[in-house]
Amino acid sequence: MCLCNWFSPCVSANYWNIAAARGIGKLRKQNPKASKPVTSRQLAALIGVSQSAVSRAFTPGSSIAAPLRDRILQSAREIGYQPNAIASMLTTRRTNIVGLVVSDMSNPFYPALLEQLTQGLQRVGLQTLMFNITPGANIEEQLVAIRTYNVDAVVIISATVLNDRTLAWATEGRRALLLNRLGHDDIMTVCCDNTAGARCLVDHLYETGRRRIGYVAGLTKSAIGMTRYSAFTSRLAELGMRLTGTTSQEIYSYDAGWAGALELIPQKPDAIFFASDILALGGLDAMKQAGVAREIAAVGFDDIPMSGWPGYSLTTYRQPIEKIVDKTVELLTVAEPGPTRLHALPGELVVRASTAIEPRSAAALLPLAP
Amino acid sequence: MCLCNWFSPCVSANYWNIAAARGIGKLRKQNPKASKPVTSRQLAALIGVSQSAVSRAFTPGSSIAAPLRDRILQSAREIGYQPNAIASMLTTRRTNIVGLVVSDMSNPFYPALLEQLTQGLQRVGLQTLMFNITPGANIEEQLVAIRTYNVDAVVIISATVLNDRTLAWATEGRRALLLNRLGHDDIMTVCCDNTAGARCLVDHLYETGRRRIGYVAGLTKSAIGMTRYSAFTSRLAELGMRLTGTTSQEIYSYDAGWAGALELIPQKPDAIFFASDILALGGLDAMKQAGVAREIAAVGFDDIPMSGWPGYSLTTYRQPIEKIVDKTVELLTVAEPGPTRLHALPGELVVRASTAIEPRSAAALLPLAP
DNA sequence: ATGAAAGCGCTAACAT
DNA sequence: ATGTTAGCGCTTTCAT
Repeated sequence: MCLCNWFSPCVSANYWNIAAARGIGKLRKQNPKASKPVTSRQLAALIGVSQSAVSRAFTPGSSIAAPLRDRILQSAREIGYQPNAIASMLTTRRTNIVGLVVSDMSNPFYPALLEQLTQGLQRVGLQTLMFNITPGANIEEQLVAIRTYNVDAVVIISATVLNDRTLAWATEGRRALLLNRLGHDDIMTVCCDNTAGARCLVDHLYETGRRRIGYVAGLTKSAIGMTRYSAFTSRLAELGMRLTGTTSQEIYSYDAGWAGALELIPQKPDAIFFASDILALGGLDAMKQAGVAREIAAVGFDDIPMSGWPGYSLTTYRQPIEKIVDKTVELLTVAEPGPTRLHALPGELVVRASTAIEPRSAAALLPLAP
Repeated sequence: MCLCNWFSPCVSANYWNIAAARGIGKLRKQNPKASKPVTSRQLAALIGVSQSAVSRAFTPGSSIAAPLRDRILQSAREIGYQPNAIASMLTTRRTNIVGLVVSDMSNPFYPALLEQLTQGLQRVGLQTLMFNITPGANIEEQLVAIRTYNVDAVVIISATVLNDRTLAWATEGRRALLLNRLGHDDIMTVCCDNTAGARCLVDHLYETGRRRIGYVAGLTKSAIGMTRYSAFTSRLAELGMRLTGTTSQEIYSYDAGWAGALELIPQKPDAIFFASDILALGGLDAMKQAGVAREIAAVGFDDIPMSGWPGYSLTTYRQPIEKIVDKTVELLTVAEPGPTRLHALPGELVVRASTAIEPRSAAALLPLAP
C-alpha cells in the first residue's frame, strides 16, 4: 500500500485540535440518562439466535430464511432495535453520506435545487452532509470532514471557488459530481443545457420582433457564463441580429442586473438578455425606474420563483431541476456511471409579459431563418 | 438497562431494507483503486511509537509530552494521516453531527438562516446533516438517520409539522433545539422577539399617522403566528387604533399575500400589517395592481433580501439572524445550557418606502401614547 | 508520560 | 441456512 499522499493536507492536526479545544467534546458528555440503544447482540441474546442472524435480517440479499428474518425484524420493532449506522460504516467503509458543497445561497435558484436534491438523495437512502464554504478562508480546512467522515460522494454546486488541487483533494477516492458548473472534463457534470437555453431565448426574441439586443453577463470567466454568452452571440449572428452592448459586474445579483441595465439602456436595445433571472429582476426594476420598461424587453435564465410574480413576469428559460436531481441521484447510485461525463439536460422556455411588450423597432414578425 | 422502548418505531427494518434494495450498497463497492487512508497504527509503526500515542497527539488535554506530540503531528502531516472520524464515533459515541430538520425552503428567509447556521456550526467543528422532510409522507421514516447515525443534536427549523410524539422520538437522548418555532416549553427554543417586533411595527405605523390597520396572517394556528397577531392587536388597542380586518390563507406565500391584500382593500385601511415579508411582497404587488399602493402603507416581518429591492422597498422588522445563529451554537456547545428555555432575541426595525407614503386619513402626527 | 490490551457494534469470511 | 470468529480504527482503562 502506498502511504505517500502527494497532496499536502495542511489541515488535519491543526483543525482537529482547534475544533476540540473549543469545547465541542462536551456536547454529548453530560446526559448520562441517555440509555444506550439496543445492540444487535442484545437482541440476538433475547430471542436466542446468533448476532450474525440479526445482522443478516437487516441485510437484503443475505442468506437467511424468511421465517427467521421476520421473527427477528418483529422483535426488533418491539424492543426498538435499529442497526447502528456508525458501526456498519466502520466495517463496510461506506457511509451512505453525500457531501454537498455549496458556497452561495443568495441566488434564489439554489434553495429550490437544494431542497429537491436532498429529498431525492434521501429517497434512495443517502444522507446529505452540508458544506457551506466561505471563499476567503482556508477551503481545505472547511472541507476536512469530507475526508475524515468518509463521505461516499461529493456533489459540488454552483460557482464554488475550488481550485483544481483542492477539488482533487476533496474528491479523492470517492464519487464526485459537479452541478451547474462546467469546466472539469474529468468529473461527472450535470447541468442544464445552457446552449439550447440561450439559443431558444434568442429565437424567442427574434420571433417577437427584436433585433437589437444587449447582454448583461454574470461571471464572464465561468464556463457556464461563457457557454451562455457564446450560444447567445452565435445565435444572434445566425439570425442577423445586432448585439448592442455587453456588460458585467462579475456577480449574479439583483444590484448587478440593475447596474447592467442602466449601462445598456443608452444604446437603445429592443431587448436585454440577462445571464440569469436574479440579474434580470434587478434589470427590470432599473428599466421601470428609467421609464423604458415598455420599450425594452427582457429575458432571464433559471426561472426562479420571483420571475413568475406579476411585478416582474419575466420570460426565461426554466432549469429542469427535477431532471437534474434525478440524473444526479442516478449517477451517484448506479454501479457503473458510464463514459459520458457531461450531462446537459434540456430546460423549457417560459414566456411571460417581459417579452410581450411592443417592440420599439416594430419590425415585421419575420419567420425564423432556416 | 431498560430495553423497552415506549415509542413504536414503525420504521427501522422496513426502511433499511427499502433503501438497501435500491442499490445504494454499490455506491462505493467498485473503486478498488481507492487506496485506504493511513491509520493511526501505521503511522505509529512508521515512527516507532505506540498507537495510543498517536491518538493522544490528536486529543487535546491528554497526557502526552509536547515534543512527542509535535513529532507525531509533524509526520502525520507529512504522510497525510487524518484521524478517522467514524472510528472515533464508535468508541466515544459522539459524532459532532447536528441534524438539521427543515421542511420548506420556499420562504426566502430560510436560505439565509441556513447558510449562516451551517457556517456557524462548522466554525466550531460541528457538521450539518440535512433532513428535508416532506410533510405528507411518513416523517419518522425520513428521520431515521437522526437515530441510526447517532446525531449529537437536532435543530428543527420553521413550522415543520412534527407532532409531539415524533418530536420526542427524534430528539430522544440528544440535545434538541427549535428555531423560529414556539410552543414546546420543554425544548430549547431560539427565535426572534416576535412580540417586540410586532409592537414596534405598530408603533411605527402610528407614528407615521396610520390609524386603520388590516392584518394578513400566515399560519394562524402556529405559535409564532399567534404571538405576532396578539402583540399586534394588543398594541393596536393600547394606541387606540382600529383593526379593519383580518384574513389568512394559512400559508406564508406571495400568492397568499396577494389574495389577502385584495380582501382587505375594500375596508379602506391606511396600512396593512403582513405577518411576514413574503406575504407583504404579494400584497404590495396586489395593491399596485389595484391602484391603491400610494394610499395603503405596508409592513412585513423578517427582512428578506427582496424587501430591500427598490420595486418593493418594504418597511419590516429584521430577524437577527446572526444573533440567532450565535445563540444556537452556544446552546449546542456549552456544557450546561441553563434553565432558560426560550431565547427571544431582539430584531431591528427597518424603515423603507412602503410606509413613507402620505397617510390617507392625513391624521395629525400625534406623539405616541404613554 | 508512554505502552499494552480491551472493547465500541457491526460486517464478512469461514465453518458447519 | 445458521453460527463462529476475526477484525474495521479508534478511545480508554490499566500497567509501567
